[in-house]
Amino acid sequence: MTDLNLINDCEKCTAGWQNFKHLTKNEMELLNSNRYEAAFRPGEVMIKQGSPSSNALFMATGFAKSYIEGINDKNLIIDIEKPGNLILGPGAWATSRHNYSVAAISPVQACFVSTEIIKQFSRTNSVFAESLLSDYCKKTVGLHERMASLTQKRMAGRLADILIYMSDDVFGAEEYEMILTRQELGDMTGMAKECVVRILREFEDDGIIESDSSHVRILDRHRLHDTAAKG
Amino acid sequence: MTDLNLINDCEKCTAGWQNFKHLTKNEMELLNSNRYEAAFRPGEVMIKQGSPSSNALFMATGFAKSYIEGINDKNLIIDIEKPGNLILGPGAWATSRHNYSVAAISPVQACFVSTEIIKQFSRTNSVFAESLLSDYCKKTVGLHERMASLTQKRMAGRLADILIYMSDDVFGAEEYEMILTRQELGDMTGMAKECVVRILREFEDDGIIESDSSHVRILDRHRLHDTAAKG
DNA sequence: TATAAAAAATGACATTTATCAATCATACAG
DNA sequence: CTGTATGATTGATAAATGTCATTTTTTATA
Repeated sequence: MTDLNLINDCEKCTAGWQNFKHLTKNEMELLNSNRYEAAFRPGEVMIKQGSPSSNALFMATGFAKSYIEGINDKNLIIDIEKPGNLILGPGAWATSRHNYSVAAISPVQACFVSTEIIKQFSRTNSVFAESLLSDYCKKTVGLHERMASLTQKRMAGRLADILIYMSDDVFGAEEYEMILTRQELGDMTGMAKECVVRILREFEDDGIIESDSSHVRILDRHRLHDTAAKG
Repeated sequence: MTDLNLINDCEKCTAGWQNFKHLTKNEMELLNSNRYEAAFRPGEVMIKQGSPSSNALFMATGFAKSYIEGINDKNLIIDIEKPGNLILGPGAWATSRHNYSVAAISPVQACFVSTEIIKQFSRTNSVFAESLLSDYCKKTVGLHERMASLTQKRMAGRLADILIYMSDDVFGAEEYEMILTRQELGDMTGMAKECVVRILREFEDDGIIESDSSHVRILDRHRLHDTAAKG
């Protein structure tokens, strides 16, 4: 982990996180003067599950995975973090511990921001507080959907869900770099990596996607949605 | 659904929901004069997934299940609601729709409370707002754990988790009425009802629990925890 | 470029879980 | 008390998924 100072001003870089727009000029300055930049290489752990949630992490560039470290060295990836995201899990408001880990997938530039400052903002700025709550709630609604997907769909449906998620929410494109390994796709869908390989192959054989190991292109979005919906 | 007016004052009955204690006298009065009581019989739907989240529901007596209506008529039970709970899902702050349904398990008395009033409180009373956020976050931390359980454990581990949950969080006792049917236990653990039967039988054969169809008693909490931990 | 390491892919097989069909138990209405 | 409906239980079987061993491909590094 190298310490570089490449980002000069929150104003410019934080455009991505909607909630910062509710901060006053003073609050914004406080934020800007209390952040600490860091660069992470792929694979590096940025936040460790169980550690005190004294800092939030703002994603400036790159991609990271948020994952719960479960039993038997199994992980469950709950989110892909992209530029503009503020990473401050619910643990901060519940147990003062991070309840999941975050690791860089690609080279990442990020800023540490004191959790206490965020909490201050939410106490003194009720518009910020409401949109923060709204943010958490949107995530929870998404979590509920993921949970239903994971418990009620078979492998093909679950994997289709994730391919669509990557296309719609992470990259906003029909064609994208598959930044996750097969193992990681398995960690997102609750399946073994071998099964991921097999089902991706099936999708390709059926002409639903085009894919080599590091690249995905959705050819037949309609049938992919169908597969996801049918389970 | 019968309309009775059996509860006279929030002050007494709402003891259960911690957050109401952060309200001022005025706010409490506003709440008390804007609630509408209702009684539900077992099986009745109290809140319907997808409907506008214009009202929250406060549980006075009885038990209910919160569940996501998924695909192929499958449900995923996400919570057991008990007296003292305020039921206002994250949908209220995300899409203004209830994102899950709630149905009575036993006879239930409950009060409808306008969502708008709750939102008002959280705008004007920052202590209330913070504890509300904290509540949602605690639930989310729990959700993450459930998700890991559901994806990484085999049936015995998942069912053990639920038996422990019922004992610790719902009834606070080693021995309790099994208010859920085998089907519903399946809906909580992502397994078929027949499998629930089989595994309960195994637990009983192993001397971990004692159980008839409507009653559970934990005999060997240690081994039950073991089963839950091992997956 | 050569080499090592990591990830992907494949096939055979074992295990887990769901489904189906039937029977049994229980509670409730008449 | 008796029939009926619902839930619980059981056993047989099928389907889904995981594991293991091995090979191939890709990526990273010297």
